[in-house]
Amino acid sequence: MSKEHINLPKTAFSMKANLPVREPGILDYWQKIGLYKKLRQKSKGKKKFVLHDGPPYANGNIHMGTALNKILKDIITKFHQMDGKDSVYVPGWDCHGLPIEWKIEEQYKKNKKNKNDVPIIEFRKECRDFATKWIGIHKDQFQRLGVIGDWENYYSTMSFDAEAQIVRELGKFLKEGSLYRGYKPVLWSTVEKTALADAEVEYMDHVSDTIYVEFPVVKTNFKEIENSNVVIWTTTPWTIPANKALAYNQSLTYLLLEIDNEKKIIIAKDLLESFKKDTNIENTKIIKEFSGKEFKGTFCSHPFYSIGYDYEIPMLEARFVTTEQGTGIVHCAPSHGPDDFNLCLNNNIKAVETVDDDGRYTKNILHFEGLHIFKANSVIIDKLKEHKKLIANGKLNHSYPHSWRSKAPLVHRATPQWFISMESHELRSKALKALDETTFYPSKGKERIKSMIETRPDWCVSRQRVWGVPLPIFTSKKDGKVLIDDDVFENIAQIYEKEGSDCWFSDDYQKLLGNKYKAEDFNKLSDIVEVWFDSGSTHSFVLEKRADLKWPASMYLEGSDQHRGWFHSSLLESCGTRGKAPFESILSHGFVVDGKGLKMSKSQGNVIAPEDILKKYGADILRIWVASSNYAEDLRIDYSILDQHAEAYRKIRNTFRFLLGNIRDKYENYDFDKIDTNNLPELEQLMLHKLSEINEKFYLNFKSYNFHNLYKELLNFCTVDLSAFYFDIRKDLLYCDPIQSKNRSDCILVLNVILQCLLKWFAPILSFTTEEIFSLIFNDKDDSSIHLENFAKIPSRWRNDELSKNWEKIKFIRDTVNVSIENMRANKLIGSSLETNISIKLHDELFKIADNYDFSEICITSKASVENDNTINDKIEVTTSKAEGEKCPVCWKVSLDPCKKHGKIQISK
RNA sequence: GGGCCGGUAGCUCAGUUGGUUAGAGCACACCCUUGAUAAGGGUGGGGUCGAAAGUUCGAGUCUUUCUCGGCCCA
Repeated sequence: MSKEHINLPKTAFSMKANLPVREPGILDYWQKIGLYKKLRQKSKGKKKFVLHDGPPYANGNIHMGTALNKILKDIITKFHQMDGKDSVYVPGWDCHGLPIEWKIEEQYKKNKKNKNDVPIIEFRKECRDFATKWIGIHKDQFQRLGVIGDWENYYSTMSFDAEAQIVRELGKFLKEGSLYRGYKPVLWSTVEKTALADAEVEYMDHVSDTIYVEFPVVKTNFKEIENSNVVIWTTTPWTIPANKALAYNQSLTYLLLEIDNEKKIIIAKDLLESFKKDTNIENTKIIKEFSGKEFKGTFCSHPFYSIGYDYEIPMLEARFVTTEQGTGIVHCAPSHGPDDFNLCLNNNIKAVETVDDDGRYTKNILHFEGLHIFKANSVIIDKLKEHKKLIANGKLNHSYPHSWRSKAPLVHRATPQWFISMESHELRSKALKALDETTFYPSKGKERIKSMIETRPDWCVSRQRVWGVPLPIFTSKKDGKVLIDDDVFENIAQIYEKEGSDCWFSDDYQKLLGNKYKAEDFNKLSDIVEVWFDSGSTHSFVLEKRADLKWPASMYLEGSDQHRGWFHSSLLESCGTRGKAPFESILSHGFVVDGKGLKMSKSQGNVIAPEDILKKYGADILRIWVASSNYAEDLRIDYSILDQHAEAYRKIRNTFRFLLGNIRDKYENYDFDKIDTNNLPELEQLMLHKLSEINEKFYLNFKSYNFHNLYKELLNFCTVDLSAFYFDIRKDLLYCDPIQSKNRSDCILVLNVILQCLLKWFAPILSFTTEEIFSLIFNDKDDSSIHLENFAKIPSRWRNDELSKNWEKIKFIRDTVNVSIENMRANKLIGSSLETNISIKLHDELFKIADNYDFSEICITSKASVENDNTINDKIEVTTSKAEGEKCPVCWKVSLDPCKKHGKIQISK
């Protein structure tokens, strides 16, 4: 049979996508035409949309979480760009901090090099090089995902500009007075005289002294425990002089005991047996059993009350108190334990410096000043005995933190740290107000961050490390006062801008002070700024400093963990220095979990790397996964989920293929406003109506960042409205009618329109595939890109609700016909629907609408009749019969008469 | 352990202020087509809405408890 009489689709757009191979070529193309620059040129002067990039840490390969984050950012950036804005995306990296220091130290370890032998500046250079290397790797990995941005002029927290601006920002806090010196316990090695990070700690067995100590109750609301003694147990007797509070748990049950017929003590009920065993006290009498709640408002006195420790010791409620060991009441020294510190802080008891760098008591410890804490236990125990406050003492072998380098036991020691006050300058209330003015997607994010801001303690911004921006603080040798002078901060900043912050570590720091002050009069602080302050300041050295951006950003977008991270630190930094948030909106997304909803971990073996997906499926499939998932919750991924999306991709790709095939890759750009819709067949009008309807939903979903609904609408349009309906019906017309016929031309027009709309709608998601199609139909323009286009403006007059309503009825009739045909097919009476004739009987209501339509066209049968009959039981009755006669070789309709359209066409020419 | 968030067909998601027999697409099964062909079409099966209790004439939707999972904190 010759196919020359019919117009079969023909296109260069292959069915097979082969994305892993094809996509890199498209990346090269974007590089070649300088797409990012073109975008900026094209949208110069347009309203700006700035999605400010939260900087990932420049270390290690990207994982699914990072890929999700970047793709989501890219999708949103592209949506706004195609919506007619100047949508700028500048990627950035977080570079300072411990993990990189750690990596360099690991390398030293391998090469048997000692960190202390390496000059700080040299060490910092290695850190800088390390971060630079990873930025390069990340850049390639992010671009491979299809992310368009200013990859040439990215920002980093270690750039000289950034380091300089961070100094200026700190200067603002210092000048204002909200940055103050306080004390906070850190893990400290008295041997190396340095603080250690968690990662530098080794846990090893250690024999500690243990003591049971009494604290006399001096004030209480609970009469029964007056004149009794609260008993604590501790493995660090040397911290007793630093005691400031006692902690109990209100959900525990406590006992008031009389021991040895002489004194009353209090311990937790569950610990009575172990207490008796440890102390060898046999003679115990339970006087009273009571709930921990009764302790509220109780105060004790210090065991060393009579030698100057004459302050009240409040009893505080704390959940960390358990009955695992001890007495169920915990001795709290805010200078010597993180739990103690936090509990006391929340109750307005501040930590002070009780032990110096060497491990000796400071002047704040009456009676014991100068004593080394590792020699203090026996002294303290003797003193407790002397004051009759010691019930028992012993030894305990337990796991204890040690320095990984010197193997020396570590202690928690309050060290001078620098804090930004939440209260002194109303930072907390400013931040809360700023949150009220911020739009959150999803909205639940607002409450999450608000409750954190409401309860957080002052912000500790100092770290005893070297890879970071040095805290620009000088203290007077004379009186210890902090030097606060704008000229000095600005001088330091300007030096950093030229040469970076390394110079802070040089011995000669006169240069930093400028001419106003003499270096010999000041001590230079050696702390660096914690990295959250770095990244919290990006708005100041990126958004404010760059002409192509704007402050505040239109949006910050990160994983939901960043409510405590970057969202949080940026908010505080900006509210502290500018009184406002650096963002207008915040979008937070959930975490990537496996197909069962469990978190990915190496040990579980359920990790999927972006690289694996790119190799197997390509970036567009990954982008579909992002777009189709509900980011407000955790996002599940596994290979079966990806397979499903790959399947959907094929459906979309074939929809495009059908469109392209029928226009023969010759796209014609119709002016939508000039299309005479009234002159089109109803089916074509209906499709234009559909486009306008989808367009409306599209914008609704886009404006609320509901991409999974938006994608679903588009996919359903492809499968339900196009593939199974419009295309299926119009195939006959497209293949068999003369090229010049009006109906066929009208259909081709609509196919062009659909192609344009679909291509643009899908472009932010299917960035590669839409570009592939775009380059195919615009092969004459050699530097164009779909990403330089705007969304099509759909004329409101395409909307035709009445027509749509009628066609809902017609589709209902079509469905009923299909059931009838299927019945014939199941009985093996027919195969194709074209082998049938149908006769449709309708009640008035349906008949009024259906009368004027050709149901052989709509239902793809050979003949169809419609008649009005109100006597039938249902409102519709369809009779299907086998079509008799000959099959037209062109349109395949079966009829006894010659084909109405094609008559008797000669089969061979 | 605490705070917050979540659990609707195998999968991705809809389900207005509580109101008929809980929806869509994909996947699956069967059939058709061979003029979108490693495509396309049709029909169909599938859910005790995480579990239990409660409020109500009525609960996927409101309350409580439990359970599983995630994030943050300890």
